[in-house]
Amino acid sequence: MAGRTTERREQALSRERIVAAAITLLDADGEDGLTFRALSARLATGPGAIYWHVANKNELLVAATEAVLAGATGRPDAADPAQAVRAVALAVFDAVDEHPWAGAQLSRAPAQPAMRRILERLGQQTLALGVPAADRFTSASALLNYIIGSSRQNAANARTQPPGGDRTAILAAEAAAWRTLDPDEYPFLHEIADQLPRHDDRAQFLAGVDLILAGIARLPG
Amino acid sequence: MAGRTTERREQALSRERIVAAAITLLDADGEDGLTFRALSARLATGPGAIYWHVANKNELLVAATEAVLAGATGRPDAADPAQAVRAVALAVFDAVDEHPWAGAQLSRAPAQPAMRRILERLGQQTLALGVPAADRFTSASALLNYIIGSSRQNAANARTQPPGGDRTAILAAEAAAWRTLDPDEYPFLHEIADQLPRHDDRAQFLAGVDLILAGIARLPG
DNA sequence: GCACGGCTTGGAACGTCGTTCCAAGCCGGC
DNA sequence: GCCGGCTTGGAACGACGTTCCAAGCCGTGC
Repeated sequence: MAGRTTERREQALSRERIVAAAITLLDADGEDGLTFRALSARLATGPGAIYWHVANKNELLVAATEAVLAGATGRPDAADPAQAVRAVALAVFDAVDEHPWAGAQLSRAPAQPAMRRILERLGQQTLALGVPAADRFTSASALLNYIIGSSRQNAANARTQPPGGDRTAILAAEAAAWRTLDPDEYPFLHEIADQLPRHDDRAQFLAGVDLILAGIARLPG
Repeated sequence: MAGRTTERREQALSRERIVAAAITLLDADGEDGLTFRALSARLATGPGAIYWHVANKNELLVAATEAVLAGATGRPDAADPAQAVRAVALAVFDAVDEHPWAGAQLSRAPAQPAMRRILERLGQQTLALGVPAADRFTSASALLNYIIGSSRQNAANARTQPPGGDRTAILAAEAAAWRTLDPDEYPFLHEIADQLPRHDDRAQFLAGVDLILAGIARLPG
């Protein structure tokens, strides 16, 4: 270990390369997997070099979230505005399902570009749906909050279970916990305990979108 | 500083006192305010003593969230089931608004007792609303996800601004940012930019609940 | 009245994190 | 060919969650 070898790396450090590496780490080991030390190791450099391109860890998270959700806000390209809303909703749901850390980040900091684009897409569809001007902001916000909230919650649930396919086992355990509760105090949980282990998260999410769409359709009268 | 003075404290350390102190710290300085060192100082003890009563920081957060949301899931005591749903929704919204860290915690870990109670209350009202059995789980879940997601998002927004009353200033800045976007790509954000600084978060949240309730009312046909 | 032993305390220490600092190396322009 | 700004990356700082353990307190059995 004599002299420092700072010869120009064959691929220079850049913001894009750093964000890409961060996404790899986040996908592999979750939110705790993103560390400036792990990032340094993967990029074969030191923490200081990374700080030259990125202000801090939060900026890195925002950039990674933005990159991951960029695809989810493409053109609506559906004739039916209700179908366009469903398409946006599912795109966000699937993106967050694949990158749970992005969902957490989305609901942590407000006014992110990705959020603006989603709200814009939803708002455009409320116009196409014939929602009165006075109700468009509220309708689009309700859709946005439901979509982000449900996607995040679903991702948080999925993160609880190890990568193995024992989703059913975990849900069965939760259903069993429900059945041990006092039936007089928790009649509803007892009623739906059977449905819990075999319900489809994605379909249920979409059904919720349809509930809001049905409520919106009722607006003008 | 001679001998150790471990004389029995006038009020013994206990799980309840620890959780209460944790809530104080969380309310004062946000999520980062809860530290085992700060907690030790406030309780005039050391970190080790706290670990005797509490397994780890996460358990402490769960207990604090549970304590703070206990009041939000009281008896529905409203004749109209729709009004009961609104009451539960507003109780959660207000509790999370007052304790933003609780909202973050709620959507982090699934299967918390508070979540079960809220889902139970909502489910009971779907029964009273005459929702068909096959749709109750989905309806209650949609309400739950919307309520938690919106409350959390609202709290995250509120946390951005300093305690001073410049909420309007921040929203005005965001509206200004919207107006700098390309009007062809973001027509909706331009349209609603005027409404942003003067809209009522709580009223808009409630309007979203009503949208879902309207959708639910349409279910049987 | 006194020793014993489990319950409780709280300070010290470990490893890791985000972040800052800075000496050193590289390279384009004079 | 040297100079000065752009980059690099290793060392160090302070704070965190957590673990460990010596010490003190107090109820129990004699």
